[in-house]
Amino acid sequence: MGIHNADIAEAFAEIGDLLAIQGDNPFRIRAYRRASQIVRSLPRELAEMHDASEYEALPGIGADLAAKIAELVRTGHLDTLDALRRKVPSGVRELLSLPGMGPVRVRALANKLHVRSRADLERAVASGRLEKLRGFGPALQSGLQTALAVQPAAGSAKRLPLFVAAQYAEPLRRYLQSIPGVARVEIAGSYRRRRDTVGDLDVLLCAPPDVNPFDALGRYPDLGTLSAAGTTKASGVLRNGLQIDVRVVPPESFGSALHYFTGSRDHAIRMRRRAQERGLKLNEYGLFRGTARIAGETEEDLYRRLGLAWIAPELREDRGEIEAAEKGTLPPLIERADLKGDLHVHTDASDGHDSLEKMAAAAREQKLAYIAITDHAKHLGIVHGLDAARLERQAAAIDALNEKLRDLVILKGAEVDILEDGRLALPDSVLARLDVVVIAIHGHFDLSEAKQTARVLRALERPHVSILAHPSGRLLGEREPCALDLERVLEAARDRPCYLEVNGQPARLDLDDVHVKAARDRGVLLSIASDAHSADQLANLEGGVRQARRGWARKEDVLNACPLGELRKLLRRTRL
DNA sequence: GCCGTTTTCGGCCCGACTGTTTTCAGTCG
Repeated sequence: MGIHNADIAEAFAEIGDLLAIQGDNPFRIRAYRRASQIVRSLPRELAEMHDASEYEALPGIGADLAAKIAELVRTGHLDTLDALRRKVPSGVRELLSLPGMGPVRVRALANKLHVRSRADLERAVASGRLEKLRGFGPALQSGLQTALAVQPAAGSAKRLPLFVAAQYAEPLRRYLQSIPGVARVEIAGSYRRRRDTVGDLDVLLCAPPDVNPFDALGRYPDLGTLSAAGTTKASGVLRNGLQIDVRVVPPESFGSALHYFTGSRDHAIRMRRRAQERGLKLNEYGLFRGTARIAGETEEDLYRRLGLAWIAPELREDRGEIEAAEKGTLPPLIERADLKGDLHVHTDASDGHDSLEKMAAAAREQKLAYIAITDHAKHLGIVHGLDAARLERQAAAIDALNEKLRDLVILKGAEVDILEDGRLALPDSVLARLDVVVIAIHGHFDLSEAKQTARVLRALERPHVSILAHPSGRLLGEREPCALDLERVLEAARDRPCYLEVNGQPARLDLDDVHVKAARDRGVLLSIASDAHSADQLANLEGGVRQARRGWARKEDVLNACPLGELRKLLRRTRL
């Protein structure tokens, strides 16, 4: 209800675009765009902060923008934005998304040819009126014509889930690695930062100056088009539509290039500014004092020469990591080897593919000390869900298997549906006999935020709840997160207590990074889970760990990084 | 519009590539 951070972020982004089209001060424009990004990635809803002075404490938000946030929260709109919209016709802004179209050319179109929409532009191109305009040559015009015909009107740039991008990135990496003379290949960008989605592939090649790998790149079977290729930089599009940008750098620059192309953009900008403050210059070729390169071969050197500890790529989002690196307070991030168990695992008793025995064997191969079998509980809509009697039989089978196993303990659990009204799909008397009760939403994703939040909070009041699984219900590229006030859910989880899952299924990665950090900051422990439905899917734990790392999680923040004895204590604390 | 180890004005990251230029502006990442 009310205004969300995403609305505020969009308002600032729109102001930035409209100011750019008007030819306003570029630094003012940047301030709005930066504020938009900052607001978008905040875990707390600005509308719920009671003291508006808190706005000004945010980096990049000064007195003016704080007042604008307050105005948006109070009134739902913004005078500045309304005024700009009156000056710049709607439809002009979306011209910015066309290739080769920046603020200068968009302004020329609007002012000189009265183009105020994509349709106007199409007509202007067709009638040849663009030719009179300075800066609109034949190449640009034909590019526009293609884009207008092909590109869908809105929301064109589609990001791929990380695991889908990996299916294209890894073969490309192997191909490039095989080119003679290429010493090293790294996929940088958001792929290296392990963001949950990837917009393009930033590929870095290490090769001496006499090697030109772009001929070979042009012959890559999955390549669609190679749109630009200079001596050190090429870009193109794979057949599946994924944009790739390839850069070639010499070994002495590899670290600085890797740093720059790993990003994020904001992190890299902060680093360059930091260099500048010290009388140095940082670019993709190295860190320079005058013309002398003082670092560049490795990232570690670069950070050290700027007075910082090396920062893991997962943290490079300009969310406080540079300050932490300066103070020496970067968190020692959780690693896969820290996980002692997995508390969300299915078998063929419900919708999994493999038997209890096979899942246990796979868990031992993954070097886990314990797993919880959490098959779906029976209720309408869940196929093969377990009722009380079948849970009883599974418990007996687990007891028997535990007798035989020496290095793995199997805990008894269930994944229980949260019904539409917040009740659970199994009675408390049945849940009381389990070691681990995982609860989750599996339907009615489209309730209002008020109803969805009340539903989950009510479920958390039940006496035998250990873990809230995949809290947002999102499926990357398929289903948006449901409207849920995660702030209130986190507070309820902290006070209760119970734990929140970081689901490692590649299409879920739920909680997201921002809410992992919010949970961590509140002291709510995380359960990094595979949600495996087959033996090989226990490997999902790796993806969960990556996601947790992006949210600054240490092993102390993770429930299943505890040894079994400690885990049992923590699980008992959830019994009300 | 933000911000301060160049502190309340005067800066603000940096380079590659393209197209349209006759020396560089604009876009992009």
